[in-house]
Amino acid sequence: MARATTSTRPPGRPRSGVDATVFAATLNAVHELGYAHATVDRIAAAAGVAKTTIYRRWPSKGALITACLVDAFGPAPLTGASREEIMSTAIRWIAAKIGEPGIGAAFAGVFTDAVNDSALRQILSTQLQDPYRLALEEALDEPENRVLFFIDVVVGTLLHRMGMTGEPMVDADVDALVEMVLRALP
Amino acid sequence: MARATTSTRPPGRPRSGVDATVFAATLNAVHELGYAHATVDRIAAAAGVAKTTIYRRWPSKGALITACLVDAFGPAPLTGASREEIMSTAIRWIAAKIGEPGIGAAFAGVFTDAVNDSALRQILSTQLQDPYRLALEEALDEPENRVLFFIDVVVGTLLHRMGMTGEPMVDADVDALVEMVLRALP
DNA sequence: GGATTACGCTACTTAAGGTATCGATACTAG
DNA sequence: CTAGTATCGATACCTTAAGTAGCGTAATCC
Repeated sequence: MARATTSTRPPGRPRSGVDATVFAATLNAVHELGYAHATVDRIAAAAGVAKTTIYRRWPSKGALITACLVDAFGPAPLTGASREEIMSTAIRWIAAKIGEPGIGAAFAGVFTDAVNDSALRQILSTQLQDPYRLALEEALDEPENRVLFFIDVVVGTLLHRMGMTGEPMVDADVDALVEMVLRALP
Repeated sequence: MARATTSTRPPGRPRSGVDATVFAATLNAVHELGYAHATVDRIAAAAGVAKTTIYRRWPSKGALITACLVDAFGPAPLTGASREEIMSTAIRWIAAKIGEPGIGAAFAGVFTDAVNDSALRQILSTQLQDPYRLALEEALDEPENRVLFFIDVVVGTLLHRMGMTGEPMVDADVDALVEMVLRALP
């Protein structure tokens, strides 16, 4: 998510493309070292910025990773002629995203970090989960608890395979996941 | 899993019921404080033992939590007249287990810890995952990749709901999960 | 009673998240 | 071109927590 470029920019030193550089370094570090070993010191060094610069922009490591994910995911493609097609497209889209280097591990790590960090849970909800959940509720015309169930099944399965076990999710498994969920969609 | 009580016990100070006490204190701490804040110092204090005693018995915090889970889960009830009944019983059993206080958070936490800790991943595989996977392959007469898919779906969904989001899994959701998986079982 | 083994205690090392301070730098406004 | 402003880099520091070392002590078997 690019920082808003206000036409009337306040004075002071520039922030130019630092966000993008830090995001790239973050995903790279998480991919190579895992969530725990991807320390803020390493990320800062890899991005060529000072650690203090990172903590000036994001309040915690978890918030940095979350912003990184929001930037990487972008808007969901909830398109399709039927509910089945919308669901199928959405599942394949998120499967591809979680399969990208670092995304799965970052996702799983930030979730675990958030379990007992209410501030981080707040950021995760408002910036990552709620937008997709609400968009899905509208696109599928399903109640909240049904959409939450489907999200838990899809995201949980993908994260357990790719973010935790570390194993890849082959195409056949994605196909099986899509078919299983579609059959549960009345 | 209780320590084997060999008839010919070596001399030295007793180990009596320390394992069980530590396990209870561990699950309690994880339940109340979460995986990260459930420090070994707190667990040791709650169990009434010294921290060094814990590290004499388990090589790391992750290994302690894993042993704790192995002890808590025990053998899986893979009984039933049909493959559907076996699968249904197994899903409801693991859903109930992961819903117990501390189990879900411990499970999710140790998985995330294991992502870049090969020693811990080894312990997890041999002591927790492989036994259940192999038993399921035999009970259901399904190939390894199919069983792995079902495990990822069921455990992933439950962990994402209860171990990460922290939300409870109501009976209706468990029913939906069972029905969905059974329909995918040929 | 003696050997053995685990225990409790204290102190320590190391890694990592996060903070404080301050001089330097790069931008905008006039 | 100067002045004001806000960020940056660097260094030093604090705190928590995992894990280790050493040593005296207590409980068990023979």
